[in-house]
Amino acid sequence: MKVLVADDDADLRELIAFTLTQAGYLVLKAADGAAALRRFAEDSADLVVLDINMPGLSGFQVCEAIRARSRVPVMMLTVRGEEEDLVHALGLGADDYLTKPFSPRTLLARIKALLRRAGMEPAAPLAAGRVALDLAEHTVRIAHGEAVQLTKLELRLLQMLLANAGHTVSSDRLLVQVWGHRSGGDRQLLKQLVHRLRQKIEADPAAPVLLRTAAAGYKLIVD
Amino acid sequence: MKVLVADDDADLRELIAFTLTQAGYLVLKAADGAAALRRFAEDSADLVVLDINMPGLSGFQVCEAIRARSRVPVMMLTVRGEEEDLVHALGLGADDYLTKPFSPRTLLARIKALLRRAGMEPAAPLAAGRVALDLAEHTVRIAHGEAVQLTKLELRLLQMLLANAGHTVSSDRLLVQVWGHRSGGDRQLLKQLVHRLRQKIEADPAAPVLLRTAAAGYKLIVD
DNA sequence: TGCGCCTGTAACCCGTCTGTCACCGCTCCG
DNA sequence: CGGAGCGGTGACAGACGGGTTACAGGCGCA
Repeated sequence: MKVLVADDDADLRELIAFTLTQAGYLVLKAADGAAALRRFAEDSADLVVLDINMPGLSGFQVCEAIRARSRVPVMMLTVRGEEEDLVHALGLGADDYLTKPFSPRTLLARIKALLRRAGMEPAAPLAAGRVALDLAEHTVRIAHGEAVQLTKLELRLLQMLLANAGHTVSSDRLLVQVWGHRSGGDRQLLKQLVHRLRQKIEADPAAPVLLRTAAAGYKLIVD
Repeated sequence: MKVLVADDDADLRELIAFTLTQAGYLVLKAADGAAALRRFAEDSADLVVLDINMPGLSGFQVCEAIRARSRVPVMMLTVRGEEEDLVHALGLGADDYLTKPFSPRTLLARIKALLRRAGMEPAAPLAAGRVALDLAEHTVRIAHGEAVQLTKLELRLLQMLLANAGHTVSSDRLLVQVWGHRSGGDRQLLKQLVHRLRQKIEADPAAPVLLRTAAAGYKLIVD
């Protein structure tokens, strides 16, 4: 779970990074807006924390640029008393905000809430019904069977489906979550990945039971 | 495993000391900052717990003084609502913090996590299965075989893997722990170091049995 | 100063993973 | 009927990452 933290205040940036690292997130840091965009283009991220006041590109501009390419959750940081900023930020597509000063505890709670809404909270169960994921080992175990080795993308896809076990996840959302692609276009990638994953986890890949095709997406059946 | 506890609140100090003693740690106590520094100079310690609010020398000053001489893990104690202090504390090199009030259980968990990160958690002994490390001599002994001389980096890598024996440790984490690198970066270093270590500890370095490649990292097999 | 060893860097091999294409079968609908 | 659209399948080439060899700079030490 990667979180990009952009803030020009080094102390605050390190505090946020520390808090998130402790909580088990992988943290990418950026000291200004331009660096944040570069970092996001290179590595993407599952969530972005943006200070509004940054030299060069402001948090607003960064948020706008990111939104043009991705639906990744964005949390803005603002100083108290400038609530007009929030209207602006939320209008640009930010998902949540915090007013400084805030406690690490609060930050963490809000970030978890955001990720949960996006369906990728790590605390989301790594097992449901007969399917149990092991993120560290990159394996999945079906109904006490043998552990099956998964690739990076297969793991990510299965994690997303598992986080929404029993419910259909749209192809668009899967594309965004697994590849970070903007919506539309690359259905073929998803088709292939589903196919490969089925080869590994389905008893009869031609008649899928676990990973079912649903209207406009896929869903994981866990009973 | 020695822990230095510095807090001017006698009740809290004794509670912490009691908790740690029960858990098997040797506890050194100090009632103020100056005493903490004296104690640390005399006896050193494997971990330091510092209250921020202390008469005379504050926790900040003690932390700074200790950091000037040692990389020992430092945990700061602060009261809720004054989290800005943490920015300062972490900036001075503290490794973790707790906001009062906290439960003994939490304290213990965090202290163990700190020691594990530093690679000296007693629950992660210097020997597991067939692998026994000697930190003082910079050697490792495999299954009662000959002691093998290790370099500084090899020792550090093996120590980290041993502390997580049987479980995959991600490349990112190893890079941070062995080199102190920040995020991502140089896989080549790790590749090389693993290769060199295998030459020393594996019967057949081309077919590693102990130091196995796992998804996104490495793991030590100890049976 | 010259000689080791340790560490970092580059270049190459090779197996796996991933993106892409071509084609199949099915359904929907004019 | 026939074509368009969609999902599933097989094949394949390039990208990627780990393993390996080779070599150069750094550092301690005689």
